[in-house]
Amino acid sequence: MSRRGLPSNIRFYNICIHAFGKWRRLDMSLKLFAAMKTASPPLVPDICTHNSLIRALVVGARVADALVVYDEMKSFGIEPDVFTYRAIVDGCCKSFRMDDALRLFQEMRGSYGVKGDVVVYNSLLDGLFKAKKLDEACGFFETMVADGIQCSASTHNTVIDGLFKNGRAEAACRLFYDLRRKGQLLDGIAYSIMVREFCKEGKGDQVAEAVELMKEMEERGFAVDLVTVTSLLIGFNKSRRWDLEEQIVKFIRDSSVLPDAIRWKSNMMSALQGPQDREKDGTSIFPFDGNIDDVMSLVNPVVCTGANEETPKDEPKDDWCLSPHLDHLAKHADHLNSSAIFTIDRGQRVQGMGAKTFDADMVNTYMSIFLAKGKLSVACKLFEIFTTLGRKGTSYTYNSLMTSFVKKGYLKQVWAILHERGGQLCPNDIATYNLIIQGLGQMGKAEVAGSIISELSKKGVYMDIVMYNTLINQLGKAGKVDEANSLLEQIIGRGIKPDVVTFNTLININAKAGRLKEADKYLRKMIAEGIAPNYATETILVFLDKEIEKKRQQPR
DNA sequence: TTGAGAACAG
Repeated sequence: MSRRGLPSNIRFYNICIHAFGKWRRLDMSLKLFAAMKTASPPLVPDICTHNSLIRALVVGARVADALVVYDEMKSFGIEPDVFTYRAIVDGCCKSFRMDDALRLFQEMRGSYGVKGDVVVYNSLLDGLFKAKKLDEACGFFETMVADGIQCSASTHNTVIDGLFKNGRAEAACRLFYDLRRKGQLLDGIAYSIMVREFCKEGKGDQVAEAVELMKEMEERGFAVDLVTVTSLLIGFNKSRRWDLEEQIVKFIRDSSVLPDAIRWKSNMMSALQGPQDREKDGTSIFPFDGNIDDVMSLVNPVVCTGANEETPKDEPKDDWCLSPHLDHLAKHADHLNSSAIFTIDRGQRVQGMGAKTFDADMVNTYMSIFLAKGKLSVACKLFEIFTTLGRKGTSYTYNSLMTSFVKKGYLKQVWAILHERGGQLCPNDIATYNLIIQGLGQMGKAEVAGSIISELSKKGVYMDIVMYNTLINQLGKAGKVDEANSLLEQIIGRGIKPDVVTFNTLININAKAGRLKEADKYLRKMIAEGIAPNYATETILVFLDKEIEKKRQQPR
């Protein structure tokens, strides 16, 4: 085939680079970038090209590279615009680089005089809340208003969620009910957040309240979607309020949730298909009428068979090299995809397929999918929820799942990771990865988990607090309490705020190791940080008290 | 640009 059919204009390349970035094919985006050089006539990357590449790097969890490209782009005289900032600020926030994010934000307002839009502001706001910088987040919200930015529903959702997750439940509720009363800028996601909160503790009356909210959602025309239903199911499970089950089953049966559930299933299915089907992913949804093969040939050029009316081979190249760093990345494009173990985004959504019933068959499907992905605890939870929901006929039992699948499912993934064969199994979900780390711990391989994490951290892969908490716990259980303790500084050094679980874990492992002074130190530190204890803290403190008492009774 | 599902005790 020839490359003749391909449009050789910048817009075409930009759209392709953008699309491949979205599909997590950073390698393709970079190859297309490199191919612009050899196009005939050669194309000079513009602001859109750079924006698309920065976004692709961010999606591929290469935020550090994105920052370099951003700097280079400026130094070549291309002025960043609001899309640049949307991408790069979002990337920094999602990887806890809040200092970078704020610096870029100031740069945007200052030297480049770009008027940021509500998206950029929301991104920063969310980042601050997620980094547990409550005061700064509230301050930033004021800045936003002062800058004359019109709040959106997402802004409010971000604030409501952020307040809840930073221990300000009353404030969050006040905001929600206020907005509800005024009937403005409130969408289904706000309801979903409220439902989650009501279900979280598993207190019966609160869960009942959540059901009422769900009904109101429905009445107002907001979709009661799978996320909301999942929260509710978990609430039912915790509270044992299966009397409420009737209502939700009804909703599942005849509301808009069903298509969502199916979409979720097909999403998981396609995630399971494995890397060998990735090429196909590109073909089936490629948005052009043109032939995908033409694009592929552009990426992996083949010798033209037909007449050679256009031979750009001796064209003077490299005169326009606007980004040495991008060139460098493009040369190693193949390597890039496998090294990005997981990405910044959460699970990707895939379009739904035909209608099916929400029955035992589907339950089994869910189970096998989660088990195959190594999500054992999710599988167990779902199993519990669905069986209690009353659909008869799953032949699985809790215990046999535990024993038979953990080893098979888990070890396979652990093996793949250990051998750095990202291609074999590519968990691009951080929760999956956390489960692998957890599995390693159960196998008594805390050091392996530790070295994997430090390896990842060297590569600049972003890690969240859950992953650190898991590792701290494992090191503690393996008797490496000093190493565990030292992780706290590492966490803080990365701009991540330790949370209640971090401190619970630290107190617990130190107490268990007989280091009562250390345990006490962490308890004080937790209080000093203004972190509220939770139900687990209580149990741990009871243990700590007993240990202290023991020590007192047998002095020396 | 926002919401679940992963981590701490027993």
